[in-house]
Amino acid sequence: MHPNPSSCQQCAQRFNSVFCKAREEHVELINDKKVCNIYKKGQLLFNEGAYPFGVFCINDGKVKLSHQGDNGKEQIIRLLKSGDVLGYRALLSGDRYSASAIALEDTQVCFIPKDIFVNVLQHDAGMAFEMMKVLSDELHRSEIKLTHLAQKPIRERLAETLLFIKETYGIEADGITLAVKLSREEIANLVGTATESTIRLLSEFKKEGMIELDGKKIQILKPKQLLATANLQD
Amino acid sequence: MHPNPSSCQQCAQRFNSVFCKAREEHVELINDKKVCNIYKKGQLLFNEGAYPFGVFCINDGKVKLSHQGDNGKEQIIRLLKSGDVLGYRALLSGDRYSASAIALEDTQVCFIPKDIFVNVLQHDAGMAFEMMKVLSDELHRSEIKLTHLAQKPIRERLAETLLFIKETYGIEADGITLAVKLSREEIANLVGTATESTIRLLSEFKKEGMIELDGKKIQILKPKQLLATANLQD
DNA sequence: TTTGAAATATGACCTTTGTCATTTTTCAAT
DNA sequence: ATTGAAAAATGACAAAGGTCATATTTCAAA
Repeated sequence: MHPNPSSCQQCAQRFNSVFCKAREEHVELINDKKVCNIYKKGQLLFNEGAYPFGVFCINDGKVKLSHQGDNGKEQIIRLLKSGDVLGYRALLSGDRYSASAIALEDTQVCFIPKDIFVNVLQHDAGMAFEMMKVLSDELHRSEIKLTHLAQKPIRERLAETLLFIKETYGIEADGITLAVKLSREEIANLVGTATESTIRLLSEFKKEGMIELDGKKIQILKPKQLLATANLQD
Repeated sequence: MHPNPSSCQQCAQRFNSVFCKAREEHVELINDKKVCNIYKKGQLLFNEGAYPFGVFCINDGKVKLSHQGDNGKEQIIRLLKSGDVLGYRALLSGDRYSASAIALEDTQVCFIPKDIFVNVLQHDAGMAFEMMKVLSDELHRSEIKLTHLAQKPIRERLAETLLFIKETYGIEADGITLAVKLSREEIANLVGTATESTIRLLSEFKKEGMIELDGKKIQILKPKQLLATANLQD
């Protein structure tokens, strides 16, 4: 992986990102000012409490965004993938970061300085609309998750989370293995439960034949049954 | 309360709303096309699953926004007050409403048709930015609430909710009574717990001298102690 | 290959919270 | 004022899920 990937104009993620509707001249402007970097697995992109100086655009890799709960317990609030932008929430609110971003694997990231990003947003209605759509979609996801957290048992939420991981990061070539390695603790912090409960339920799912476990590898054997277990209405 | 209040240009909420940065000509445009209405307490502004045809701007009153959980249990996800706009999430995502809006008291609401609202957003960068700020702030609030729901006991969440209600709707002339009437069930659906648990804990809070209860009237006697009970870090 | 720390797994137990049943209160309609 | 239904309050109990202790396994560094 090279720290300086292709230009934004040629970027494979361009039409898969919030910049999909941005005008050519603005993409060029961003390309001129962007700074690319590789973050190793476990490395911090930014830390809760810091001031945002721009946004991060994931070119290739995976990142988790998490809050530090009061007792120090991590709550993972988003999973980011190639084409996703992060850091915009704090920037647009005029806040400090309320969450930390950590690479889940070696990840290539481009940094776009605040003034450039804001400037383009101000002069490109298409991109501004796309930004609003991203924000609205995130808000939607967050509110649904909030409701499920308040109302659904852990078993259902874990099943839902496994399907969410599958939807977000996809499946490996074998057609069944989740294309990301997460610890049991991370899965628990995504579900919003204790690590032991997650381990226990994963074992149950395995006993019931819905999944297969092999270290951090998780295989989805019966997606239909998992979906039924998640008990989703919408 | 008259169904047709002052013009948008003269509206008391104008600089207290997402339109605060909108240009004069755009406010005029909105004023020309808006349709105002009074919703009685308990009346539906819009229903989960319906298509949005515009946004609602609260001129005077209080509205709750809630999801219907799978088991039919309500989860209140936002409380709206004068100057707040609602219905934008679905509209900007291009979705149907994912939540229902219900008046908590007799409420004066102006409806702004979709094409006007979108048109102004497209031609008014100031307002578009303000819209992004509103979305970002909501996203922030939602993600914090999500973390607390996953990690904090009900006692702390109830204390936090009472303070949130106070912050949102304020206090009556006596300086201590919450300026909104919510049923125990509604408070429970805001906290994300069973009605009985909420009733029990409110009684505890009363016994401990933090609040006073008189029907639906709730008085905050010791805000400091309530804040300590909420155990907030941020 | 060994080895030791970290991650995973499992059991026992206890706390929190939800559910159900019942009583009491409130409040609006008559 | 009366009354009846809805809301609030309270108790008893059950279930879900968290915590703690203790194996067992994994996996990377030596």
